[in-house]
Amino acid sequence: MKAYTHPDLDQVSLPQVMQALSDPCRISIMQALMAEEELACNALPVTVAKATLSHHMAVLRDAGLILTRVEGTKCLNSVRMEAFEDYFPGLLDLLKAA
Amino acid sequence: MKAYTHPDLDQVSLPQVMQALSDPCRISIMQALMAEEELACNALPVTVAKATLSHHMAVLRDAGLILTRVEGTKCLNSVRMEAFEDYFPGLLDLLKAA
DNA sequence: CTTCTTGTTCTAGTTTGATCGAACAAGTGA
DNA sequence: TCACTTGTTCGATCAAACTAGAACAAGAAG
Repeated sequence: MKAYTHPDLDQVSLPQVMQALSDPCRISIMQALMAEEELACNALPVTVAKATLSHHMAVLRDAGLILTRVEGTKCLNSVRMEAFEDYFPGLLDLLKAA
Repeated sequence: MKAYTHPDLDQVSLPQVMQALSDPCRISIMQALMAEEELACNALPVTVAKATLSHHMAVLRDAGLILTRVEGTKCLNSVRMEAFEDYFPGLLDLLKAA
C-alpha cells in the first residue's frame, strides 16, 4: 500500500494540532478511534468521498494525533497516545468532553 | 465604542474553539491574557495591522474564550475563565504547556 | 489472470480565512 | 471646536483548506 510516515512529536506545533481538530469530521474520527481502539478507514463515521477521507486522515497523521499501520489492503488507525499524554496535556479530556 | 456581545457557551462548538486557536497569533494573545489578567488591544504581543488584530479579537470573543469591556476609548480584554473551567476542560493546560 | 476492495495521488473548483489600507465612530483633552 | 487615540467596518487581495471525480497501485479472492 504505502509507507506511512509519522512525525516526531517535537516538531508538531500547537497551532497545527488545533488546525487538525478544527474540522467536525476530524473530531468525529478522533472520538471514534478513542472509543474503538483500532479502525479501518471505511469503518469511520463519516460520509465523505474516499479522496476526502484520505486527506483528513493525512492531516490527523501529520499532526501526530493518529497512527496508521498496513494490514493487507486495509490500513488500521489508532490514537497516538504518547501525543496526548506527553505532548498535549488536556487534549484528551477536551475531546472526551465534547 | 461598541456594545460587545459574548456568546452563550452552550452554543460554542469544539470545532469553533479549535479553529479560533489554530492561529499562532491568537495563541500568543491568549497566553498573554493568561499571564496579565487584563490587557488593552494595543498592549498585546502582536505585530499585525489594527484591522487584523480587531479581527483576531472578534474570533476569540465569538469562540467564548475572552471577555471584552469598554473603558474610555480603550477596550480591556481578559480570559473568560468559565469557558475553560466548565465547558472546555483541559484547554487551559493545553495553552499553558505550549 | 481477472476482478474486487482499499486507499492514495492528481487535478480542479469552491469556500474559508488572513491581511491590510481607507474610511468611519466615539471618547479624551487642550 | 479641533486634534489625537483607540478600535471597528468595509472592500479587496492572496493563501490555505475542503471537497470530490478520475486514474492509479497493491493486495485479496475466485
